[in-house]
Amino acid sequence: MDVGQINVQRQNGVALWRQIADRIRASIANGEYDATGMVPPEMVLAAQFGVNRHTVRSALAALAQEGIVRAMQGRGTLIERKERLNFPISQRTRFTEGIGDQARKKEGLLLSSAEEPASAALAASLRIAEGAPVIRLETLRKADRRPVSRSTNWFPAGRFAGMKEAYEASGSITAAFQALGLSDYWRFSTEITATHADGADLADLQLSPGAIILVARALNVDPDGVPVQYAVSRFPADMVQFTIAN
Amino acid sequence: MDVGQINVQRQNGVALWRQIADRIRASIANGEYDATGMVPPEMVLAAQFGVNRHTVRSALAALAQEGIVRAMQGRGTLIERKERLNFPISQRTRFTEGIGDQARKKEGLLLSSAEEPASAALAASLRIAEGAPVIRLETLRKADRRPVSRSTNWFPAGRFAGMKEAYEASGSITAAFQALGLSDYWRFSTEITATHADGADLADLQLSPGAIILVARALNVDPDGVPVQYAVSRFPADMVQFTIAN
DNA sequence: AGCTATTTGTACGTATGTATT
DNA sequence: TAATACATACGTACAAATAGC
Repeated sequence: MDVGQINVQRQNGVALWRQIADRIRASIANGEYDATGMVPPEMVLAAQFGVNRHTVRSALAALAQEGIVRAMQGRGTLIERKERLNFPISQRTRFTEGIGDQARKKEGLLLSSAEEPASAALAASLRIAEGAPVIRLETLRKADRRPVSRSTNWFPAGRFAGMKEAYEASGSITAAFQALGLSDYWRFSTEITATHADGADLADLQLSPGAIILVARALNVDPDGVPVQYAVSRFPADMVQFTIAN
Repeated sequence: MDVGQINVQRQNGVALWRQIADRIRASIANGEYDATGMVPPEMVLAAQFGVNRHTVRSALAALAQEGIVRAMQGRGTLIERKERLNFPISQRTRFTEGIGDQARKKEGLLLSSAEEPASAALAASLRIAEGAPVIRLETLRKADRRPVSRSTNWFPAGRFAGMKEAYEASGSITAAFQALGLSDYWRFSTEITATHADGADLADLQLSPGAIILVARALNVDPDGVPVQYAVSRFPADMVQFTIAN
């Protein structure tokens, strides 16, 4: 098969090896190398991208550092991890259930928490008074020990006073709500954007500079339609996708 | 307000000036400079990012090239564009209606078209036989003369033989469907990912290298649930956001 | 076992880009 | 604007490991 040239741009502030690493990572996630379970040989990739073999080696070294591939002398470069996690977005969106059996071990860690007055925008979303107290939880979610999202969650402080302790005990927002007497809730709206990872993302999600993150801003409401949670979640773009089924 | 140091990483495959340009672009999109309508002075930015003023100037030059800011000697650096277009995703998702009054002038251009055999994956989505003929339309959508999405659309060739001409005449998929006797259709599913723009995206969407695009893969069905269109649309991430309302 | 082709690993030299001073 | 230091990218050559014959 003649693959043809794959386009990368020179001298635009993003190193060739990083652009190539991003492309290979995406190809792996898209299952393009599933037939062999291997990345094509370095010389083949170099020809495809129109670069020197060393540049491809730099890209593969970065992917090896991420644990996505493992190079084996004389054999080739083995793919270690390939699947993208899929997050369904619906009225019943829940993080842990959403992952389902796509990962064996699911964790929710509390990075920090605070009580603070609601900003104007947050107050409007949660339908509370501006400046009213809210509880903010910074959480990190992992699937099979790899970080998959970093979230900032706000809850009305009056109604959900014990949120921090309830989340720490269970590692799950759903379980924490139940512990506080809210047995069910609904996803009211979701806003999706994409941006470059910032410093905190890089550290917490174990990404390399220039990485892309998907950002979901979500409002959850109780069965009466009263807002109970506003959350901003950040996902590594090459690890996840969102699906909306109608 | 003391902003403190903003973290950028050196020598990691992404040039400092590009990391800084990405941060400033994101700050503009997030409305952080709305109070003045200006980017902070170069010396302030240099201090915030912990870099030399020359490096900040490189970043601002890139943003000026994109048309996002305009530097004015002696005055400062003016922000030209800041608001994001919002695309609602629902059962009734339609591009032109979705934009609504967020833009005055909406255009749909046909870049190219072809008839080709359906790949295995496409055939499965459209529920037709693998290799059955499909019509592919490459389209570019603009709002107020700025390109906002580049789409690849596939239609079963048997049912929608005149799709190319119908789209060319109207610049709208919805109108083309109506001209071909399909008065209504529904969004069945949407898949959202994010990635770096490739060469074709850069050219068609008038982006600068390194830009992020949001990718939506959508399946539309007729009122009987029969697939009528599969589309892959690519949007500049700093120009648009998606919303899902439940 | 040897031989060869394939593939990754290592080394050196050169040119250019990036960032600071 | 110039000098400096380091990163990036290319070219070439050869070494080491693996697989197939």
